[in-house]
Amino acid sequence: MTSSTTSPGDVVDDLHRRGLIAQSTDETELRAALAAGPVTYYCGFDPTAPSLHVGHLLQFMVLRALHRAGHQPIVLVGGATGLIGDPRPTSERQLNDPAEVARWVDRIQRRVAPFLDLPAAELGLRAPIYVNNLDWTAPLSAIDLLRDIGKHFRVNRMLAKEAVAVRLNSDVGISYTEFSYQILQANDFRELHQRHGCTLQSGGSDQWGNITAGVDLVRRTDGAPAHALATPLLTTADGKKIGKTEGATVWLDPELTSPYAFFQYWLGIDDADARSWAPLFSERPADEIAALVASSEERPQARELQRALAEELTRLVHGEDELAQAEAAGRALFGRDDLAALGEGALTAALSEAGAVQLGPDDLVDGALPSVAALLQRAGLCSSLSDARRTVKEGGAYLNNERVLDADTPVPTDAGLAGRWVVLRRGKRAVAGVRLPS
RNA sequence: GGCGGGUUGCCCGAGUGGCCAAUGGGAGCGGACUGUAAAUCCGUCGGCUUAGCCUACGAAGGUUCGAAUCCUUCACCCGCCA
Repeated sequence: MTSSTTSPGDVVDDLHRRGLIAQSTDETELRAALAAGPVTYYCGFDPTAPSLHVGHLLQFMVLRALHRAGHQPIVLVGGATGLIGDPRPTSERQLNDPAEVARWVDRIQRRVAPFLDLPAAELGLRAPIYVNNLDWTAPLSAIDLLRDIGKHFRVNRMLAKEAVAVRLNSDVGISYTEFSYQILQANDFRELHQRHGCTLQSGGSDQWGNITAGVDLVRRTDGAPAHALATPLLTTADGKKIGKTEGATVWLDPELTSPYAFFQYWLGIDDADARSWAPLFSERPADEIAALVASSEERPQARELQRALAEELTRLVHGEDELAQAEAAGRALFGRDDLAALGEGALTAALSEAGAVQLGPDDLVDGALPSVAALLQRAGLCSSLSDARRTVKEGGAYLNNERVLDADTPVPTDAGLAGRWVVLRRGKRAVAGVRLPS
């Protein structure tokens, strides 16, 4: 761990330095509250998929920074709010099946705990509290909701929230369901205030309206001061969302995005993004980050900054062992070394990180191996046979690092490297292994 | 409840009976150039047993030799009026 604990009050300076604060409620009050002693704070995540993704990671950087400064974190997973749907600017959300949302809640909670628990145990910090807002939202009757909570909301203020206003001004409009979302999130804050004395909520800037709705509700109903922090909305230098690659999301769950792919994602981000994101995502001291940024400007081809981020974040999300394997796999597959020179152990380790498929005797047709196109599809590098044929036609398919010219010829039986592995590649970066039947 | 407008491929958006698997842009993917970066240029971009066939233009029917395009019904969205 390169990180160290900060004092309870200085954490705001540290967050500012790292660019993690886009907006906050009255900062003087917030600083005073944080300096006065441990503050209980929370951040919520809605289960809209089986896993959180790289974009959510930023919230954990904030959670960790405050935690390290001695404050008490609460991580909320929105089992209730996930059933309702936070209004997106573009369109109404499709409602997800409650049983599925419940499964996602479980899965997310299990994955995310280590991000905070490890330092807690090592550094003697407060153990994080994990909650699910379904616990208090499900029992709430319509009458209770409307009498006890609804009465504190003015519709004109609700309409003014940006998330709502954008939708009202678009031709998709907004359902009453999504319109009500802010009430539920506000109620979460109040509930956590009452249960745990929580007085600070952090989240993404896009959540600002919901967060301040909660701040207002806590102040109004409990007469207590409440604070809020929002992180900037991160986009890549060319304006895209963070954490998308090859058309797919980079998930935090290793079953959805392998540690190898996760590591490669960070290694491949462009220079401009690496420089602007480094302070946000790295917990290294400011001078170390500055040195890395400087080296990235002088010797961009060394990719030191990308590598530092890849290492730090893969360690955080997947742990030390997975990091070591992801790095080794990258070296093996992207190294200049001849593939044929690699031993079976190295190949097996590298390919199982990158993605590997085992062929059985049934895959042989009259004793011949399947075609290159079939294997590309089988290995998940191409979505269909048509896609695979197209890729070959475009010159983007490689078998054991040699460009394939004919999609439909069977893979030669002598193509197997050590351990009967065949290395398939699509384009420059997408690699997968196929193990031939013996 | 009435009237009007809308629903096209991942997204935006053309197309108002055959020349439409559907113009154009964006995203994605591949190639060249590089540094596993960006920018740029070129190619590609529903599926398949790949020069042929299948499935597609909100859903279901209908008219026609032939429909994304015309008709009917339904669903959903937007706006105006009540």
